[in-house]
Amino acid sequence: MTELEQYIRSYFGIPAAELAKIADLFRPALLRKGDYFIRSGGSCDKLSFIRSGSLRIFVTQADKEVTQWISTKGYFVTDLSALLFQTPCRWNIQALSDTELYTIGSKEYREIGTHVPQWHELEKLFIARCFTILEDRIFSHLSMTAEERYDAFFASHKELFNQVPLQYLASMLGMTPETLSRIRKKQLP
Amino acid sequence: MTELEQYIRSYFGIPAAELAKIADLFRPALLRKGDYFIRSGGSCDKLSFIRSGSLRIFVTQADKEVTQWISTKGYFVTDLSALLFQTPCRWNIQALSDTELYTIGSKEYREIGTHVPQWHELEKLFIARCFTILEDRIFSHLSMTAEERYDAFFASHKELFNQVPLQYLASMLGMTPETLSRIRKKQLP
DNA sequence: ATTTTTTCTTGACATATATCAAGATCAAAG
DNA sequence: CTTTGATCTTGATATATGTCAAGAAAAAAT
Repeated sequence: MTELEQYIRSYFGIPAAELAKIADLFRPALLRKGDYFIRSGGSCDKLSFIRSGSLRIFVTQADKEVTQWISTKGYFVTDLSALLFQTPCRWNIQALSDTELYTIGSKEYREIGTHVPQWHELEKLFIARCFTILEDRIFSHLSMTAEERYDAFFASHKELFNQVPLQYLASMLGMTPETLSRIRKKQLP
Repeated sequence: MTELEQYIRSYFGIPAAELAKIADLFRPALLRKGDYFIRSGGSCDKLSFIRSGSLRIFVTQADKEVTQWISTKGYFVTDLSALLFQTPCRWNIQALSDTELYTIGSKEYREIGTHVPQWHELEKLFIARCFTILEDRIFSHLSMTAEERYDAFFASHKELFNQVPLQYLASMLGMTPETLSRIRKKQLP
């Protein structure tokens, strides 16, 4: 079983027989550091799986950029609403480092449902799980201090902190780089 | 067409023929002010549509309560992850006023897919739309001040402000009741 | 290796928002 | 209507976090 098939199975719980059918629709692709996967306002006609590297999802606002999320190995990446509803992209997505992807175009993506009958249901469950993660994230902003958000995120994503510029992690945690730097200093032994 | 059917159609874009099948699975129910729809840690074996009234979704934490959302007329209400994955409820949901619901049990809910072939796909799209709303909400915490969050929310949910205690709205906007009160005072003509 | 650019840290200071406490309003219950 | 409890407002004060600026460190380019 390929790496991609294993990930798809782990996320969607698809029987082996149908796994291959889906995985075959994906094609390898490469993004160089700094390349854009999609641009805000443009269209999003693809869904990709990250084999290696990292992508930053962000919005440019007035003068400053706000990082919404950082995706790495093992994540799927797309602009969900743009892909499903064929609306303009709401985010920029840019490679923070050279990144290997497996990509499926929106046309083939729409055909998955015809190849694999349970697809829509499995995908529904997948999106619902992502929904739950966002609920938790909102909750973290309603009830935690900057330091608590950092602690919680660091506990589950330690690896990101020596892979990605801290300023972007600060932004996606809802604090300034200076505040993140002070929190980390305070926590040194 | 009943009120419920109209709402289902507007959310899911379901053809009239199948609308009735789905709507028939819902039963009227009533919650009195203060009654719990579900309790954190319990099970969630239902999905309801709010015909009138209002429900508060919240978590009790250490000493304080955090309001995650307030649902009113026209919303569906459930604990999505508890319903789909049969896990314990993550939230409390309590009636803020007498509330009329149309309710479907989890057993009948799971059968919708067999009655209506496109159901899972339509529900996927519905959940994806909710996902997008949560993305925006996270964004509001990453990039806006308390006052800006208030302005944005007030612009789209004015009616809530004379229906629901302000302390709960403050909590779901991520600020204290005092801060909300001061923001509102400042904005008086 | 050296230079240049980007990122990170640190301090001084500013500001938004929280906390605490008291009184004022409003709504529910008798 | 009157009373009781909940909710909202307001002021004084505390605190977390932001802003600005400069230098240090790290990474990228030459």
